[in-house]
Amino acid sequence: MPYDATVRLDATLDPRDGWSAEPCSIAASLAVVSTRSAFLILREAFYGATRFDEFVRRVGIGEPAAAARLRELVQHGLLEREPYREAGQRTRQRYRLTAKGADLFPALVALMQWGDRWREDAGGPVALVHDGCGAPAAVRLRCEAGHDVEPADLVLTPTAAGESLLRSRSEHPTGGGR
Amino acid sequence: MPYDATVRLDATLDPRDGWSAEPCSIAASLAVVSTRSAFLILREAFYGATRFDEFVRRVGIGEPAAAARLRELVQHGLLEREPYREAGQRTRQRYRLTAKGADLFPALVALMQWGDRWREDAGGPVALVHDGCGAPAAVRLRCEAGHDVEPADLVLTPTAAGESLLRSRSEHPTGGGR
DNA sequence: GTGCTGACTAACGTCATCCGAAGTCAGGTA
DNA sequence: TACCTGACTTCGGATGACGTTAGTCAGCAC
Repeated sequence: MPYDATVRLDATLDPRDGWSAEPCSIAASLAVVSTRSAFLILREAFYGATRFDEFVRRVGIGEPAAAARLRELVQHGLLEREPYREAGQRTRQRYRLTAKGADLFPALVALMQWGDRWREDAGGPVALVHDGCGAPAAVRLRCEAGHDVEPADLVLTPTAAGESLLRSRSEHPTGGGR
Repeated sequence: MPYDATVRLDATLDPRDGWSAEPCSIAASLAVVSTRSAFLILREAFYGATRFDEFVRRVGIGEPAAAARLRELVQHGLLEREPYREAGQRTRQRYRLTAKGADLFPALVALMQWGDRWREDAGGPVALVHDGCGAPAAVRLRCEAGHDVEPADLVLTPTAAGESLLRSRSEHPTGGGR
């Protein structure tokens, strides 16, 4: 007997065919980090990689792919290039996470956590532990009042920004897509 | 002035070039939902879509893409096909989230949340609200002892499963010194 | 039977992604 | 000056993700 894992829709959203999810923030995020290599480059950035050849070696991708992905991530403001120089070396560039890039960390952790839980082989090779207390860390879904919530406890409602977007869309139906 | 958004590495992981992140659970997860359309199909599943043409219409993708993605998601156990029949209609298939698929919800929410926060235009059209108390819901990074944590509060450590994986890798180092 | 509809599959072309190999470029070292 | 190295770029080619258009197939309504 399947349980309900879906979210409820607010009354104003209810005829689901009346609005398009095209300006959806999930899609917007995927426009920035659409590819596997972008995710893995961010993973290595969180693990402390900063230099071009570190990304190439540790992610296990080719230099052209790394260059393309790094350029995109810089353009989108997730990483920033910063000149640096080691003793006896010329000035080079390194890549560091911006606040915007760092803020994607929960998404990465959520993917890691899901992989740990559901992959068929042994489980994940590494885990994140809170340095202060030694307890494992994870992402949890909570409301701002502090309750742990499940999908079924949630309602999807339009935001102030969404009100106008959604209304203007429903006037000429058949949501477009890409 | 850049702050530190990186995670610390456990002593046994410290020469970062000594181990490969290849069996990484992030990469394992991306092997299952690598594409934009897979994410968006899951989004619609959480919004309550179950039928083939709902996914096609609401995600805004072509039928072949929808069929391919749905087949993969069923193969990987995130969705399951279930026959159903409406009055005066013949038996059809519908797609429902399994526990494994439902467990990806935090990752979707994390992406949505990041998009809401950082996208350049207005912000997200919709938000998730806790039905019980009316407060907005979000994913947060916490340890099991209940502390909210930031990347800089975390240490990456090998798991029991990882110990052997990582050790066997470090015996024949791949491109260590070059 | 014929038509209709929802759920697909097949064929085709395009664009993105990625690898490998090779080339470029800047600036420090010998 | 010639060489070396890290950080790229360029080129060729394979694979995969999609869109569009055009079918197929099952079964209810007529």
